[in-house]
Amino acid sequence: MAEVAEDPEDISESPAAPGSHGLHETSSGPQSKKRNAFAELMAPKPKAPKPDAYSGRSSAGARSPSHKNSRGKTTKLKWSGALVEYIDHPDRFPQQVIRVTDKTVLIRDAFPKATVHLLLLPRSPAHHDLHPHQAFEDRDFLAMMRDEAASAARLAAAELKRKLSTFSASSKARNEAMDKGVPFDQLPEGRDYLSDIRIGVHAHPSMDHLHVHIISCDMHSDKVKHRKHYNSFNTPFFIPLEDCPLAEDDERRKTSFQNANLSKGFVCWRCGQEFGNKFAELKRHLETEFEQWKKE
Amino acid sequence: MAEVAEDPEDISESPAAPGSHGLHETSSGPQSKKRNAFAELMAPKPKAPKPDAYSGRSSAGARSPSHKNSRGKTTKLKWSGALVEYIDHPDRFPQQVIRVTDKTVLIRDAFPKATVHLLLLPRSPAHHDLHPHQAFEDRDFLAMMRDEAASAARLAAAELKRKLSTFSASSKARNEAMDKGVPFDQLPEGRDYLSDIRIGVHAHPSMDHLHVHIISCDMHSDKVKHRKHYNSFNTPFFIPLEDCPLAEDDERRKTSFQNANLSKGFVCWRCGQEFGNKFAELKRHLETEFEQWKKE
DNA sequence: TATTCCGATAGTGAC
DNA sequence: GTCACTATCGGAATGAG
Repeated sequence: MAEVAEDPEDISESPAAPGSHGLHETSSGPQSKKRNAFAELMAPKPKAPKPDAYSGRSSAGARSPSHKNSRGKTTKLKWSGALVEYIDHPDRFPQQVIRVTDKTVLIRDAFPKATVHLLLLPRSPAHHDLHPHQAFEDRDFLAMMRDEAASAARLAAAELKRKLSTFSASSKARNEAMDKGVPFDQLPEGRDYLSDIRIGVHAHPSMDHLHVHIISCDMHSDKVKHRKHYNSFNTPFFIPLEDCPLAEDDERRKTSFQNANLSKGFVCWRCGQEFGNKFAELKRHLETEFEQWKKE
Repeated sequence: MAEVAEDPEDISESPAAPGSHGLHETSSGPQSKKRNAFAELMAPKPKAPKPDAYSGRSSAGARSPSHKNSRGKTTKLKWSGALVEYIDHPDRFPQQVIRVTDKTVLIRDAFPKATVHLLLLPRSPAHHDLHPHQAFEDRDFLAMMRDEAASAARLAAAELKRKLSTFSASSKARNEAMDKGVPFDQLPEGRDYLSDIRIGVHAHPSMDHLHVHIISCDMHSDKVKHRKHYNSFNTPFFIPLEDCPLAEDDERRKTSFQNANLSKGFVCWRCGQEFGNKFAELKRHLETEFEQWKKE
């Protein structure tokens, strides 16, 4: 089991104060002002007054991903292609982008399915349009992504700690011991947040561009609204990065296997309880599990 | 086409003031005070605070049809058997019961599917448990029911007139001519409300006891909430009393025909427009048709 | 082809 | 296996001092 001994970089979610963390490689400058150009595109739509049919335009709805081309015409973007915007223009999304390197961009998932949910995006055009099964056959690329993902997971664990430690019994024990001056090597372990972070890809990603999920295991999110939201992370449809590249004959390559998993009955990630097709019951159960899990 | 030349008995809906119309054969007396015993049973449940699981009892919910037997034990009644209460104890339901004779009880449908919606219930135990197809093979019984239904339809037409005449162009024309002293035989016709009243039974009734619907054609009611609510009155599933008794080989006797009609796409009763399975669109359309129809 | 509540499912639109 | 909205479809309960 890996441990989180150090206290890694903070990735607080507060609105990006200019230069607050200084992790961006690309410059921002005046673009900071129009940072919402795409960020808001994918954000949940604010509750708007019910649109009377044929009434005027809505006031504050989210926009679908579009941009003006060189002649000023508006062009539709495929929704499944949206991630490339983060790859090509990470500076435009200071609130979403956590870290940028030559090779990767690390962002927050716009619709997080758990308490912490990040996406690691490779920037290499030679790889980022490939299906993960194919891209990860490049062992150098895979090694790079594993390193970056491991780093991202430490960030995620730190974020998780920031969000949960006030509830955590084991964190509290360690902190109290520390306050009492207990020598470092005699401190209780404290909570291993990294062990609750999972790294992997979907067997059949819905977004065109290669992305690795770095996600806490709790599935506690109001963005978990459908069967596939849950099952894509809690069945073999979720492929740990460690399993990559998949063997040629791995059943997870088969569409039938993927569909079968996505349509399975629900099983609690923590206690294994089955909920059949009763999504609402699962959701209520996840609430209670979350309350317990927080306190570990 | 039948006409409504006279102004038949009023059947106003206001809470039954004792003796206000004097149509009841059976006495009321002290029972008027406990008249809600069954009336409220079938009434829509008032909005109650969302019941938190395992929270206390709800405050004012409707009750299901039950009664105490001789030993004071509560007995569940089948929901489909509820109409017999009106037949056996019409005096208990002064608000619902419009007219009582030796042979029939005329009531308001507890969940009216149109502006006017009455039910004619035969009291004869020899008939009221039979399927309509069988009961109406007794020609004397059928003749009696037709007479009673025709009378009920005149009441319904009068009720419809009471509700609509303030909107009706043809009623207005007739009234204005009358005010001007136009001779009776030269008055414009006025609106024929009776022609908008339909009399019939369902091909397969859901309630156990024989009942004939006397219903205005508009289907304008917030109690029309489901496909079958609409289609049971607007497909051959609805059998005009004139068609009774059905021939031995009439297709409307076949369950498959009945089911096929109940699951048909929606067709506007007035303009014939089709709405497929889009119930909500049908409902919106019915609103606009009602506005037009009122003004005829 | 009782009503009602709740919830699962299905189709659509997004510039 | 985008999200969010609307609407359709499906089961279960329906009592009670």
